[in-house]
Amino acid sequence: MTQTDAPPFSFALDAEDGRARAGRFTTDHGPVETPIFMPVGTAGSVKAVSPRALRADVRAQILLGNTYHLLLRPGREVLRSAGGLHRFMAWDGPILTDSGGYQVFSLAELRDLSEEGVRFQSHLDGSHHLFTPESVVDTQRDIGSDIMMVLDECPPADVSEAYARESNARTVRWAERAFARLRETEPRYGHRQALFPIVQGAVYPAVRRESAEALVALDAPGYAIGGLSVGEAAEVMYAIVEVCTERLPADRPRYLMGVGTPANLIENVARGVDLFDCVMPTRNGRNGTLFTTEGTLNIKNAKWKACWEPVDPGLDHYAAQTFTKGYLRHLTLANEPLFMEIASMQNLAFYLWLMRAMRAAIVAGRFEAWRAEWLPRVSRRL
RNA sequence: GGGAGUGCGCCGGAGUUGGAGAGCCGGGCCAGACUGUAAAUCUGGUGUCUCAGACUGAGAAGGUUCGAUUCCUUCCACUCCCA
Repeated sequence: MTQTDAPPFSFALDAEDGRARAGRFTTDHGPVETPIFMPVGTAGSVKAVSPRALRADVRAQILLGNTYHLLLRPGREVLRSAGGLHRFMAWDGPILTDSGGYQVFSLAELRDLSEEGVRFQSHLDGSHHLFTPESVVDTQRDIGSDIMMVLDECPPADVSEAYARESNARTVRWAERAFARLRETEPRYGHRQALFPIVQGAVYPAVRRESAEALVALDAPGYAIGGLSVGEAAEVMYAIVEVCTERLPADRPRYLMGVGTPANLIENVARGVDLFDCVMPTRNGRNGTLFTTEGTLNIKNAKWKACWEPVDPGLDHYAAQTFTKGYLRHLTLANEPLFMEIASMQNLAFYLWLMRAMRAAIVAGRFEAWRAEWLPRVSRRL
């Protein structure tokens, strides 16, 4: 029987190269080698990709789910009845769940923010729900994610410094309440659950520093950086990430939420980030954008009409080697569901390959050389 | 062979029963967007040109009229009915 009151995991660094780190941590659902990318499986599935393909083809190590979406559907009762999200979705690897903080931002018209929490109207049926730091921990106990996230507010890029400070102060108070709730409650399914707080502060270094310093006092097993890639310039994001990673403890994983493009991943690993998630490989893939080891392309473009080269010869998985660009262009124009599966698999496999390649370069002590070679390559528009 | 009907955009449909169509709705096609997923979605373009503007355009050619996609004549194509 697992000791559910033991620390959920410890993070160990295998190598550092400049600010880039190669590390590992082990959850009760298995190990995660960092830096890593987490495919997004918002509502209990990575859209169009089976768990088996996530393991074998994509080589995913950890997935992301979403508390807001899972709470609305299927709901806490069903999740408890299923024995938690892992069993529900037939994924026995680690899972991290976002708190719904992002939905506070993206569904702004449907919410009402206060100190207590966020009052939300469901985007599905208009029903009213109250999200508090405590209720979000409770829901994630029902979900059974290996890593839970605190409820936060993710403000847009263009907020004033005064608002960013006020908003972040509330997010910090919410984090303190979430950790108090964590200590008052038990995991349901016999495996341990970590809780990560989220650094906010928009594009203001001073607010980011205040945020990081306040959250370090919580002695959390890992820390997230939120509120980026919400419309600010990439250089601004990189500068803010640096401000955050400088102040977060070196012996804890750092998770940059919602990022990003292949270039964003490289640049942020270079700045000391260990975990990423983003809908880009899956959503953009379904919409026709393919990420490959040669660069990024829009498979719908007429120039691929009679191209009989494999999707990505440089990538070692079934779909990349088997299907041609001309065939995939046909599949997407014909609205064939198979396209979504192949495109999602290719993009995720590429993202995971990118992370493994960076890890290997860090371990080998040649990350800068690797970055100089690959950043231009993967940024190319084909 | 006789009769009736219909013809404009890449395709399908609608509309214009004499008063300014580069022009309605679908689809197709061509691009673009998408960063902790209200997204198999969304946006734009799709006659020509010396392209912030202009020109041409309702099967073809003529005619009537101040004015024609609309009315008339001939021709062409297609559809249906009769032989």
